[in-house]
Amino acid sequence: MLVKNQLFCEIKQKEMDKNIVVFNTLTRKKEKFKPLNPPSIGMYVCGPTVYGDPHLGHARPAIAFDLVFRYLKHTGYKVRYVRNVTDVGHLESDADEGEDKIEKKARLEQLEPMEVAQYYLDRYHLFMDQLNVLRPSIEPRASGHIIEQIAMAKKILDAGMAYEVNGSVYFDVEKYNTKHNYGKLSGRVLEDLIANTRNLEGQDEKKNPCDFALWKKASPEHIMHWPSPWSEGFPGWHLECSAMSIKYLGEQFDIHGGGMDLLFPHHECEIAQSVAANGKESVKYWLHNNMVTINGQKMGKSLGNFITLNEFFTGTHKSLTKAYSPMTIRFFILQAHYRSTLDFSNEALQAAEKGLKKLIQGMETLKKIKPSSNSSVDISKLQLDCYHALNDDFNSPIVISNLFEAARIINSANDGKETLTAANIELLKKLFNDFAFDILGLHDDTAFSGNDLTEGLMELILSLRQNAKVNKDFATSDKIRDELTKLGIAVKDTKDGTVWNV
RNA sequence: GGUCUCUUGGCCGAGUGGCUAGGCGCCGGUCUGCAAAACCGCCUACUCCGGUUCGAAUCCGGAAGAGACCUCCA
Repeated sequence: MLVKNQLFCEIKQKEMDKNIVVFNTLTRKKEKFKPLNPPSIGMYVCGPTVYGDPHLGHARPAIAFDLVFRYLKHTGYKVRYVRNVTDVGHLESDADEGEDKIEKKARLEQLEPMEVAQYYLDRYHLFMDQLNVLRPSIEPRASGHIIEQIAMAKKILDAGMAYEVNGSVYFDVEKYNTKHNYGKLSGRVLEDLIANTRNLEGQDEKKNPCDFALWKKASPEHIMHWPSPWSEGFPGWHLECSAMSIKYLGEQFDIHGGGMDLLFPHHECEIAQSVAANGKESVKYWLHNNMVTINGQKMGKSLGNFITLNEFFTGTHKSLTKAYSPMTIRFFILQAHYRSTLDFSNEALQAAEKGLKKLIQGMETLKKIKPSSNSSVDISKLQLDCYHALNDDFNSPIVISNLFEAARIINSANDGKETLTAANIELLKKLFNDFAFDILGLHDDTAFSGNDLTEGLMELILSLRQNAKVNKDFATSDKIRDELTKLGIAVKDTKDGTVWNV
Protein backbone atom coordinates (compact mmCIF):
# COMPACT_ATOMS: atom_id res chain seq x y z
CA MET A 1 0.00 0.00 0.00
CA LEU A 2 2.71 2.38 1.06
CA VAL A 3 5.00 1.36 -1.79
CA LYS A 4 2.19 1.79 -4.25
CA ASN A 5 1.52 5.23 -2.88
CA GLN A 6 5.14 6.30 -3.17
CA LEU A 7 5.33 5.04 -6.69
CA PHE A 8 2.26 7.06 -7.51
CA CYS A 9 3.90 10.14 -6.07
CA GLU A 10 7.05 9.62 -8.09
CA ILE A 11 5.16 9.23 -11.31
CA LYS A 12 3.19 12.32 -10.52
CA GLN A 13 6.39 14.16 -9.81
CA LYS A 14 7.89 13.27 -13.14
CA GLU A 15 4.83 14.56 -14.88
CA MET A 16 5.01 17.76 -12.94
CA ASP A 17 8.64 18.64 -13.57
CA LYS A 18 8.04 18.95 -17.26
CA ASN A 19 5.48 21.65 -16.72
CA ILE A 20 7.36 24.38 -14.93
CA VAL A 21 6.51 27.84 -16.14
CA VAL A 22 8.67 30.85 -15.30
CA PHE A 23 8.17 34.57 -15.82
CA ASN A 24 10.98 35.71 -18.09
CA THR A 25 11.76 39.40 -17.74
CA LEU A 26 13.22 39.34 -21.24
CA THR A 27 9.82 38.61 -22.81
CA ARG A 28 7.65 39.89 -19.92
CA LYS A 29 5.70 36.67 -20.17
CA LYS A 30 5.42 33.34 -18.47
CA GLU A 31 7.31 30.78 -20.52
CA LYS A 32 7.57 27.04 -20.40
CA PHE A 33 10.83 26.16 -18.70
CA LYS A 34 13.00 24.10 -21.03
CA PRO A 35 16.58 23.61 -19.82
CA LEU A 36 19.35 23.86 -22.41
CA ASN A 37 20.98 20.61 -21.29
CA PRO A 38 18.59 18.60 -19.14
CA PRO A 39 18.85 17.26 -16.54
CA SER A 40 21.59 19.83 -15.83
CA ILE A 41 20.67 23.41 -15.06
CA GLY A 42 22.93 26.42 -14.73
CA MET A 43 21.71 29.23 -12.51
CA TYR A 44 23.50 32.47 -11.69
CA VAL A 45 22.26 34.99 -9.13
CA CYS A 46 23.73 38.36 -8.24
CA GLY A 47 25.00 38.12 -4.70
CA PRO A 48 25.89 40.69 -2.08
CA THR A 49 28.40 43.50 -2.10
CA VAL A 50 30.17 42.79 1.16
CA TYR A 51 30.63 46.17 2.77
CA GLY A 52 27.82 46.11 5.34
CA ASP A 53 25.65 43.88 7.45
CA PRO A 54 22.97 42.08 5.44
CA HIS A 55 19.47 43.54 5.82
CA LEU A 56 15.95 42.33 5.10
CA GLY A 57 16.29 43.36 1.46
CA HIS A 58 19.22 40.99 1.01
CA ALA A 59 17.17 38.12 2.41
CA ARG A 60 14.59 38.44 -0.37
CA PRO A 61 16.63 37.28 -3.41
CA ALA A 62 18.58 34.82 -1.27
CA ILE A 63 15.34 33.12 -0.20
CA ALA A 64 13.55 33.54 -3.51
CA PHE A 65 16.30 31.83 -5.45
CA ASP A 66 16.88 29.34 -2.67
CA LEU A 67 13.30 28.26 -3.35
CA VAL A 68 14.03 27.96 -7.07
CA PHE A 69 17.23 26.01 -6.34
CA ARG A 70 15.44 23.68 -3.91
CA TYR A 71 12.45 23.08 -6.16
CA LEU A 72 14.48 22.39 -9.29
CA LYS A 73 16.57 19.90 -7.32
CA HIS A 74 13.44 18.37 -5.85
CA THR A 75 12.02 17.72 -9.30
CA GLY A 76 15.16 15.81 -10.23
CA TYR A 77 17.29 18.41 -11.97
CA LYS A 78 21.00 18.65 -11.35
CA VAL A 79 21.52 22.32 -10.59
CA ARG A 80 24.77 24.21 -10.52
CA TYR A 81 23.96 27.37 -8.63
CA VAL A 82 26.51 30.18 -8.82
CA ARG A 83 26.16 33.27 -6.66
CA ASN A 84 28.92 35.85 -6.74
CA VAL A 85 30.43 37.94 -4.00
CA THR A 86 31.26 41.49 -4.98
CA ASP A 87 34.37 42.43 -3.07
CA VAL A 88 35.70 44.97 -5.57
CA GLY A 89 34.51 47.12 -8.34
CA HIS A 90 31.33 49.00 -7.68
CA LEU A 91 32.11 52.59 -8.37
CA GLU A 92 30.56 55.40 -6.47
CA SER A 93 29.69 58.25 -8.76
CA ASP A 94 28.70 60.83 -6.20
CA ALA A 95 31.00 62.96 -4.09
CA ASP A 96 33.37 60.05 -3.65
CA GLU A 97 34.70 60.52 -7.17
CA GLY A 98 34.78 56.93 -8.24
CA GLU A 99 36.19 55.54 -5.04
CA ASP A 100 35.58 51.89 -4.53
CA LYS A 101 32.91 51.07 -1.94
CA ILE A 102 34.85 48.40 -0.16
CA GLU A 103 37.86 50.61 -0.07
CA LYS A 104 36.04 53.61 1.30
CA LYS A 105 34.82 51.61 4.24
CA ALA A 106 38.31 50.20 4.74
CA ARG A 107 39.87 53.58 5.05
CA LEU A 108 37.27 54.63 7.57
CA GLU A 109 37.99 51.67 9.74
CA GLN A 110 41.73 51.49 9.12
CA LEU A 111 41.58 47.92 7.93
CA GLU A 112 42.74 46.04 4.88
CA PRO A 113 40.01 46.13 2.23
CA MET A 114 40.04 42.35 2.08
CA GLU A 115 39.67 42.18 5.84
CA VAL A 116 36.48 44.20 5.62
CA ALA A 117 35.18 42.09 2.76
CA GLN A 118 35.95 38.89 4.64
CA TYR A 119 34.28 40.14 7.79
CA TYR A 120 31.03 41.01 6.03
CA LEU A 121 31.11 37.87 3.91
CA ASP A 122 31.31 35.84 7.11
CA ARG A 123 28.41 37.86 8.52
CA TYR A 124 26.44 37.24 5.33
CA HIS A 125 27.02 33.50 5.59
CA LEU A 126 26.12 33.47 9.26
CA PHE A 127 22.73 35.08 8.68
CA MET A 128 21.94 33.17 5.49
CA ASP A 129 22.67 29.91 7.32
CA GLN A 130 20.26 30.96 10.05
CA LEU A 131 17.63 31.64 7.39
CA ASN A 132 18.27 28.10 6.14
CA VAL A 133 19.39 29.41 2.76
CA LEU A 134 21.43 26.66 1.10
CA ARG A 135 24.95 27.57 0.08
CA PRO A 136 25.32 27.86 -3.68
CA SER A 137 27.38 25.29 -5.58
CA ILE A 138 30.03 27.92 -6.33
CA GLU A 139 30.46 31.30 -4.70
CA PRO A 140 33.09 33.13 -6.75
CA ARG A 141 34.59 36.41 -5.60
CA ALA A 142 35.16 39.23 -8.04
CA SER A 143 38.66 39.86 -6.69
CA GLY A 144 39.60 36.29 -7.57
CA HIS A 145 38.57 36.71 -11.20
CA ILE A 146 40.47 39.77 -12.35
CA ILE A 147 42.21 37.75 -15.07
CA GLU A 148 38.90 36.54 -16.51
CA GLN A 149 37.53 40.06 -16.43
CA ILE A 150 40.56 41.47 -18.24
CA ALA A 151 40.25 38.71 -20.82
CA MET A 152 36.62 39.56 -21.42
CA ALA A 153 37.35 43.27 -21.72
CA LYS A 154 40.00 42.38 -24.32
CA LYS A 155 37.51 40.35 -26.31
CA ILE A 156 35.09 43.25 -26.31
CA LEU A 157 37.87 45.61 -27.42
CA ASP A 158 38.87 43.18 -30.18
CA ALA A 159 35.27 43.07 -31.33
CA GLY A 160 35.40 46.83 -31.67
CA MET A 161 32.69 47.41 -29.10
CA ALA A 162 34.90 49.23 -26.60
CA TYR A 163 37.58 51.91 -26.60
CA GLU A 164 40.50 52.87 -24.40
CA VAL A 165 41.03 56.34 -22.99
CA ASN A 166 43.84 57.21 -20.56
CA GLY A 167 44.18 53.69 -19.27
CA SER A 168 40.46 53.13 -18.85
CA VAL A 169 38.28 51.00 -21.12
CA TYR A 170 34.69 51.91 -21.87
CA PHE A 171 31.94 49.96 -23.57
CA ASP A 172 30.73 51.77 -26.70
CA VAL A 173 26.99 51.58 -26.19
CA GLU A 174 26.04 53.60 -29.25
CA LYS A 175 28.13 51.46 -31.56
CA TYR A 176 26.80 48.29 -30.00
CA ASN A 177 23.28 49.54 -30.49
CA THR A 178 23.72 49.92 -34.27
CA LYS A 179 23.98 46.13 -34.55
CA HIS A 180 22.20 44.96 -31.44
CA ASN A 181 19.53 46.16 -29.08
CA TYR A 182 20.79 47.88 -25.98
CA GLY A 183 17.68 48.09 -23.82
CA LYS A 184 15.99 44.85 -24.80
CA LEU A 185 15.83 43.61 -21.20
CA SER A 186 14.85 46.82 -19.45
CA GLY A 187 12.66 48.10 -22.27
CA ARG A 188 14.65 51.27 -22.66
CA VAL A 189 15.39 53.15 -25.85
CA LEU A 190 18.93 54.42 -26.28
CA GLU A 191 17.91 57.84 -27.63
CA ASP A 192 15.79 58.43 -24.52
CA LEU A 193 18.64 57.27 -22.34
CA ILE A 194 21.09 59.66 -23.93
CA ALA A 195 18.63 62.50 -23.55
CA ASN A 196 18.01 61.69 -19.91
CA THR A 197 21.33 60.56 -18.55
CA ARG A 198 22.83 62.97 -16.11
CA ASN A 199 26.22 64.34 -16.90
CA LEU A 200 28.35 63.53 -13.93
CA GLU A 201 31.77 64.90 -13.20
CA GLY A 202 34.80 62.99 -14.33
CA GLN A 203 32.96 61.43 -17.21
CA ASP A 204 34.44 63.50 -20.00
CA GLU A 205 36.55 60.51 -21.02
CA LYS A 206 33.46 58.78 -22.30
CA LYS A 207 32.24 59.24 -25.85
CA ASN A 208 28.72 59.00 -24.59
CA PRO A 209 27.24 59.38 -21.10
CA CYS A 210 25.63 55.94 -21.48
CA ASP A 211 28.94 54.19 -21.95
CA PHE A 212 30.03 52.16 -18.98
CA ALA A 213 33.47 51.22 -17.69
CA LEU A 214 34.97 47.79 -18.34
CA TRP A 215 38.25 48.79 -16.77
CA LYS A 216 39.05 51.86 -14.74
CA LYS A 217 42.50 53.30 -14.17
CA ALA A 218 43.16 53.66 -10.45
CA SER A 219 43.86 57.10 -9.08
CA PRO A 220 46.98 57.37 -6.85
CA GLU A 221 45.03 57.12 -3.58
CA HIS A 222 43.36 53.91 -4.70
CA ILE A 223 44.79 50.97 -2.81
CA MET A 224 42.86 48.16 -4.51
CA HIS A 225 44.24 47.79 -8.00
CA TRP A 226 45.58 45.21 -10.38
CA PRO A 227 47.83 45.30 -13.42
CA SER A 228 46.23 45.17 -16.85
CA PRO A 229 47.26 45.89 -20.44
CA TRP A 230 45.79 49.36 -20.04
CA SER A 231 46.71 50.53 -16.57
CA GLU A 232 46.97 49.68 -12.91
CA GLY A 233 43.32 49.69 -12.08
CA PHE A 234 40.20 47.74 -11.35
CA PRO A 235 37.32 46.18 -13.29
CA GLY A 236 34.07 48.01 -14.02
CA TRP A 237 30.78 47.33 -12.28
CA HIS A 238 29.13 44.90 -14.62
CA LEU A 239 32.01 42.84 -15.86
CA GLU A 240 32.37 40.45 -12.92
CA CYS A 241 28.96 38.83 -13.37
CA SER A 242 29.47 38.29 -17.09
CA ALA A 243 32.96 36.89 -16.63
CA MET A 244 32.17 34.59 -13.73
CA SER A 245 28.83 33.29 -14.97
CA ILE A 246 30.39 32.34 -18.30
CA LYS A 247 33.41 30.81 -16.61
CA TYR A 248 31.37 28.48 -14.45
CA LEU A 249 28.19 27.94 -16.44
CA GLY A 250 29.33 28.24 -20.04
CA GLU A 251 28.59 30.75 -22.78
CA GLN A 252 24.93 29.90 -22.53
CA PHE A 253 23.05 28.92 -19.42
CA ASP A 254 19.50 28.68 -18.16
CA ILE A 255 18.68 31.09 -15.38
CA HIS A 256 20.01 34.43 -14.27
CA GLY A 257 18.40 35.94 -11.19
CA GLY A 258 18.65 39.06 -9.12
CA GLY A 259 16.72 41.97 -7.71
CA MET A 260 14.55 44.10 -9.98
CA ASP A 261 16.69 47.08 -9.10
CA LEU A 262 19.57 45.46 -10.97
CA LEU A 263 17.61 45.21 -14.20
CA PHE A 264 19.04 48.45 -15.44
CA PRO A 265 21.82 49.10 -15.94
CA HIS A 266 23.50 46.02 -14.45
CA HIS A 267 21.75 43.20 -16.27
CA GLU A 268 21.28 45.18 -19.45
CA CYS A 269 25.06 45.69 -19.52
CA GLU A 270 25.68 42.02 -18.87
CA ILE A 271 23.74 41.15 -21.99
CA ALA A 272 25.66 43.73 -24.02
CA GLN A 273 28.98 42.41 -22.72
CA SER A 274 28.14 38.80 -23.55
CA VAL A 275 26.94 39.62 -27.02
CA ALA A 276 29.93 41.85 -27.73
CA ALA A 277 32.43 39.29 -26.44
CA ASN A 278 30.87 36.02 -27.61
CA GLY A 279 28.42 37.02 -30.28
CA LYS A 280 25.50 35.61 -28.35
CA GLU A 281 23.43 36.17 -25.29
CA SER A 282 24.25 33.88 -22.44
CA VAL A 283 21.00 33.82 -20.47
CA LYS A 284 17.82 32.01 -21.46
CA TYR A 285 15.56 33.00 -18.55
CA TRP A 286 15.93 36.24 -16.60
CA LEU A 287 14.18 36.09 -13.22
CA HIS A 288 13.81 39.13 -11.00
CA ASN A 289 12.61 39.35 -7.45
CA ASN A 290 10.73 42.42 -6.26
CA MET A 291 11.68 44.67 -3.38
CA VAL A 292 10.92 44.65 0.31
CA THR A 293 9.29 47.95 1.21
CA ILE A 294 8.96 49.81 4.47
CA ASN A 295 6.15 52.36 4.69
CA GLY A 296 5.61 51.77 0.98
CA GLN A 297 9.18 52.63 0.06
CA LYS A 298 12.00 50.38 -1.01
CA MET A 299 14.17 49.25 1.88
CA GLY A 300 17.69 50.04 0.79
CA LYS A 301 21.12 51.22 1.56
CA SER A 302 20.82 54.62 -0.04
CA LEU A 303 17.62 55.60 1.75
CA GLY A 304 19.06 54.39 5.05
CA ASN A 305 15.68 52.85 5.95
CA PHE A 306 16.91 49.29 6.20
CA ILE A 307 16.74 46.93 9.16
CA THR A 308 19.55 44.41 9.37
CA LEU A 309 18.91 40.72 9.90
CA ASN A 310 20.88 40.92 13.11
CA GLU A 311 18.49 43.61 14.32
CA PHE A 312 15.50 41.41 13.47
CA PHE A 313 16.93 38.43 15.30
CA THR A 314 17.74 40.47 18.40
CA GLY A 315 14.87 42.96 18.25
CA THR A 316 17.29 45.85 18.59
CA HIS A 317 15.99 48.22 15.91
CA LYS A 318 13.77 51.09 16.99
CA SER A 319 11.07 50.12 14.46
CA LEU A 320 10.75 46.63 15.93
CA THR A 321 8.45 45.88 18.84
CA LYS A 322 10.19 42.55 19.44
CA ALA A 323 12.75 40.08 18.09
CA TYR A 324 11.74 37.79 15.22
CA SER A 325 13.24 34.36 14.60
CA PRO A 326 14.99 33.55 11.32
CA MET A 327 12.16 31.21 10.32
CA THR A 328 9.62 33.94 10.93
CA ILE A 329 11.54 36.12 8.48
CA ARG A 330 11.80 33.28 5.99
CA PHE A 331 8.11 32.46 6.27
CA PHE A 332 7.20 36.13 5.99
CA ILE A 333 9.13 36.39 2.73
CA LEU A 334 7.71 33.15 1.31
CA GLN A 335 4.15 34.24 2.07
CA ALA A 336 4.42 36.72 -0.78
CA HIS A 337 5.16 35.81 -4.38
CA TYR A 338 8.75 36.71 -5.29
CA ARG A 339 7.67 39.14 -8.02
CA SER A 340 5.41 41.18 -5.72
CA THR A 341 6.59 43.92 -3.44
CA LEU A 342 6.44 42.90 0.18
CA ASP A 343 5.67 45.50 2.80
CA PHE A 344 7.33 45.20 6.15
CA SER A 345 5.44 45.95 9.36
CA ASN A 346 5.47 44.55 12.87
CA GLU A 347 1.87 43.51 12.44
CA ALA A 348 2.66 41.53 9.29
CA LEU A 349 5.66 39.90 10.94
CA GLN A 350 3.66 38.91 13.99
CA ALA A 351 1.01 37.42 11.71
CA ALA A 352 3.74 35.40 10.00
CA GLU A 353 5.10 34.27 13.34
CA LYS A 354 1.71 32.99 14.48
CA GLY A 355 0.94 31.39 11.15
CA LEU A 356 4.23 29.52 11.12
CA LYS A 357 3.62 28.31 14.65
CA LYS A 358 0.26 26.97 13.57
CA LEU A 359 1.87 24.93 10.79
CA ILE A 360 4.62 23.59 13.04
CA GLN A 361 2.07 22.54 15.65
CA GLY A 362 -0.04 20.91 12.98
CA MET A 363 2.92 18.70 12.10
CA GLU A 364 3.36 17.78 15.77
CA THR A 365 -0.32 16.98 16.14
CA LEU A 366 -0.12 14.69 13.11
CA LYS A 367 2.17 12.35 15.07
CA LYS A 368 -0.59 11.45 17.50
CA ILE A 369 -3.48 10.96 15.08
CA LYS A 370 -4.91 7.45 15.14
CA PRO A 371 -5.69 6.07 11.69
CA SER A 372 -9.27 5.22 10.72
CA SER A 373 -10.46 2.66 8.23
CA ASN A 374 -12.04 5.29 6.06
CA SER A 375 -11.11 8.75 4.93
CA SER A 376 -13.16 11.94 4.89
CA VAL A 377 -10.56 14.03 3.04
CA ASP A 378 -8.53 14.12 -0.17
CA ILE A 379 -4.88 14.71 0.65
CA SER A 380 -3.54 13.99 -2.81
CA LYS A 381 -5.40 17.03 -4.09
CA LEU A 382 -3.41 19.19 -1.70
CA GLN A 383 -0.22 17.62 -2.95
CA LEU A 384 -1.19 18.18 -6.55
CA ASP A 385 -2.13 21.80 -5.82
CA CYS A 386 1.27 22.38 -4.27
CA TYR A 387 3.02 21.08 -7.38
CA HIS A 388 0.78 23.16 -9.61
CA ALA A 389 1.58 26.25 -7.57
CA LEU A 390 5.34 25.73 -7.71
CA ASN A 391 5.22 24.93 -11.39
CA ASP A 392 3.43 28.22 -11.93
CA ASP A 393 6.45 30.48 -11.46
CA PHE A 394 7.27 29.24 -7.96
CA ASN A 395 4.10 30.40 -6.26
CA SER A 396 4.99 29.84 -2.63
CA PRO A 397 1.93 31.63 -1.13
CA ILE A 398 -0.36 29.04 -2.70
CA VAL A 399 1.78 26.23 -1.35
CA ILE A 400 1.51 27.76 2.09
CA SER A 401 -2.26 28.08 1.84
CA ASN A 402 -2.42 24.36 1.04
CA LEU A 403 -0.25 23.59 4.04
CA PHE A 404 -2.64 25.56 6.21
CA GLU A 405 -5.49 23.49 4.83
CA ALA A 406 -3.51 20.38 5.72
CA ALA A 407 -3.00 21.72 9.25
CA ARG A 408 -6.72 22.40 9.53
CA ILE A 409 -7.48 18.82 8.48
CA ILE A 410 -5.00 17.47 11.02
CA ASN A 411 -6.50 19.54 13.83
CA SER A 412 -10.01 18.55 12.85
CA ALA A 413 -9.01 14.90 12.80
CA ASN A 414 -7.50 15.39 16.23
CA ASP A 415 -10.89 16.72 17.34
CA GLY A 416 -12.61 13.72 15.80
CA LYS A 417 -14.30 15.84 13.14
CA GLU A 418 -12.45 14.32 10.19
CA THR A 419 -11.14 10.80 9.68
CA LEU A 420 -7.76 9.89 8.23
CA THR A 421 -6.54 6.53 6.99
CA ALA A 422 -2.99 5.32 7.59
CA ALA A 423 -2.27 6.19 3.96
CA ASN A 424 -3.67 9.69 4.50
CA ILE A 425 -1.38 10.17 7.45
CA GLU A 426 1.65 9.04 5.48
CA LEU A 427 0.74 11.36 2.65
CA LEU A 428 0.34 14.26 5.06
CA LYS A 429 3.76 13.53 6.49
CA LYS A 430 5.17 13.49 2.99
CA LEU A 431 3.36 16.72 2.19
CA PHE A 432 5.02 18.53 5.07
CA ASN A 433 8.38 16.90 4.51
CA ASP A 434 8.45 17.72 0.82
CA PHE A 435 6.92 21.16 0.77
CA ALA A 436 7.43 22.71 4.18
CA PHE A 437 10.89 21.34 4.98
CA ASP A 438 12.51 20.34 1.73
CA ILE A 439 11.22 22.95 -0.72
CA LEU A 440 10.17 25.95 1.37
CA GLY A 441 13.10 25.23 3.68
CA LEU A 442 11.16 25.83 6.88
CA HIS A 443 11.88 24.24 10.21
CA ASP A 444 10.86 24.62 13.79
CA ASP A 445 12.72 27.42 15.51
CA THR A 446 9.88 28.41 17.84
CA ALA A 447 12.33 27.98 20.72
CA PHE A 448 14.46 30.74 19.18
CA SER A 449 15.21 33.31 21.81
CA GLY A 450 15.97 36.86 21.05
CA ASN A 451 17.55 39.00 23.75
CA ASP A 452 14.15 40.20 24.88
CA LEU A 453 13.07 36.74 26.01
CA THR A 454 15.64 36.58 28.80
CA GLU A 455 14.78 40.12 29.79
CA GLY A 456 11.10 39.26 29.89
CA LEU A 457 11.62 36.08 31.89
CA MET A 458 13.82 37.81 34.44
CA GLU A 459 11.31 40.61 34.80
CA LEU A 460 8.61 38.01 35.45
CA ILE A 461 10.66 36.01 37.96
CA LEU A 462 11.72 39.10 39.86
CA SER A 463 8.17 40.42 40.03
CA LEU A 464 7.05 37.08 41.53
CA ARG A 465 9.87 37.36 44.05
CA GLN A 466 8.84 40.91 44.86
CA ASN A 467 5.26 39.72 45.47
CA ALA A 468 6.53 37.05 47.83
CA LYS A 469 8.54 39.65 49.74
CA VAL A 470 5.56 41.95 50.04
CA ASN A 471 3.56 39.00 51.43
CA LYS A 472 6.44 38.26 53.84
CA ASP A 473 6.79 34.86 52.15
CA PHE A 474 10.57 34.95 52.53
CA ALA A 475 10.93 31.21 51.99
CA THR A 476 9.75 31.66 48.41
CA SER A 477 11.68 34.87 47.75
CA ASP A 478 14.90 33.33 49.08
CA LYS A 479 14.34 30.17 47.08
CA ILE A 480 14.03 32.20 43.88
CA ARG A 481 17.26 34.08 44.65
CA ASP A 482 19.17 30.94 45.62
CA GLU A 483 18.07 28.98 42.59
CA LEU A 484 19.01 31.86 40.31
CA THR A 485 22.40 32.01 41.99
CA LYS A 486 22.85 28.32 41.27
CA LEU A 487 22.14 29.07 37.61
CA GLY A 488 24.82 31.71 37.64
CA ILE A 489 22.55 34.73 37.87
CA ALA A 490 23.34 37.16 40.66
CA VAL A 491 20.39 39.02 42.18
CA LYS A 492 21.01 42.10 44.29
CA ASP A 493 18.46 44.21 46.14
CA THR A 494 19.54 47.84 46.01
CA LYS A 495 17.77 50.90 47.27
CA ASP A 496 16.77 51.66 43.64
CA GLY A 497 15.23 48.23 43.13
CA THR A 498 16.42 44.75 42.24
CA VAL A 499 19.23 44.31 39.72
CA TRP A 500 20.59 41.15 38.19
CA ASN A 501 23.47 40.01 36.04
CA VAL A 502 24.88 36.77 34.72
C1' G B 1 11.19 64.98 -17.28
C1' G B 2 11.65 59.73 -19.61
C1' U B 3 10.64 54.28 -19.16
C1' C B 4 7.97 50.73 -16.52
C1' U B 5 4.96 48.66 -12.64
C1' C B 6 1.30 48.55 -9.05
C1' U B 7 -3.69 50.00 -6.52
C1' U B 8 -7.66 43.60 -3.35
C1' G B 9 -11.65 43.43 3.11
C1' G B 10 -8.92 46.22 9.92
C1' C B 11 -3.63 44.37 8.44
C1' C B 12 -0.46 41.09 5.26
C1' G B 13 -1.18 38.88 0.92
C1' A B 14 -2.92 34.90 -3.61
C1' G B 15 -5.89 34.54 -7.76
C1' U B 16 -9.43 34.28 -11.71
C1' G B 17 -13.92 36.71 -17.33
C1' G B 18 -19.03 33.49 -14.22
C1' C B 19 -17.58 28.33 -9.13
C1' U B 20 -15.29 34.96 -5.23
C1' A B 21 -7.24 31.56 -1.69
C1' G B 22 -4.77 31.62 2.86
C1' G B 23 -2.71 33.85 7.34
C1' C B 24 -3.22 37.51 11.23
C1' G B 25 -6.88 40.51 13.75
C1' C B 26 -12.06 41.52 15.46
C1' C B 27 -16.70 39.53 17.14
C1' G B 28 -19.96 35.22 18.48
C1' G B 29 -20.13 29.96 19.78
C1' U B 30 -18.11 24.77 21.36
C1' C B 31 -14.52 23.30 24.84
C1' U B 32 -12.36 24.88 29.49
C1' G B 33 -11.48 26.04 37.08
C1' C B 34 -9.37 30.50 34.41
C1' A B 35 -6.48 31.24 30.24
C1' A B 36 -4.10 29.25 25.94
C1' A B 37 -4.62 25.89 21.95
C1' A B 38 -8.11 23.62 18.75
C1' C B 39 -12.77 23.46 16.11
C1' C B 40 -17.31 25.97 14.07
C1' G B 41 -19.53 30.51 12.57
C1' C B 42 -19.09 35.90 11.41
C1' C B 43 -16.82 40.19 9.10
C1' U B 44 -16.95 38.85 1.72
C1' A B 45 -12.90 43.01 -0.67
C1' C B 46 -11.04 44.08 -5.33
C1' U B 47 -9.00 53.05 -6.30
C1' C B 48 -12.51 55.96 -9.47
C1' C B 49 -15.06 56.88 -14.36
C1' G B 50 -16.35 55.01 -19.07
C1' G B 51 -16.40 50.83 -22.75
C1' U B 52 -16.51 45.47 -24.57
C1' U B 53 -19.50 41.18 -22.79
C1' C B 54 -25.25 37.38 -21.32
C1' G B 55 -21.73 38.34 -17.28
C1' A B 56 -15.55 42.12 -15.17
C1' A B 57 -12.55 42.94 -9.48
C1' U B 58 -10.37 40.04 -13.81
C1' C B 59 -10.14 42.52 -20.92
C1' C B 60 -9.83 47.77 -23.31
C1' G B 61 -9.63 53.29 -22.69
C1' G B 62 -9.28 57.43 -19.37
C1' A B 63 -8.48 59.69 -14.39
C1' A B 64 -6.37 59.75 -9.50
C1' G B 65 -2.84 57.80 -6.08
C1' A B 66 1.63 54.96 -4.93
C1' G B 67 6.21 52.82 -6.24
C1' A B 68 10.70 51.18 -9.11
C1' C B 69 14.50 52.37 -12.56
C1' C B 70 17.07 56.36 -15.26
C1' U B 71 23.42 57.13 -9.96
C1' C B 72 25.80 52.38 -5.91
C1' C B 73 21.66 49.43 -4.31
C1' A B 74 18.93 42.74 -3.42
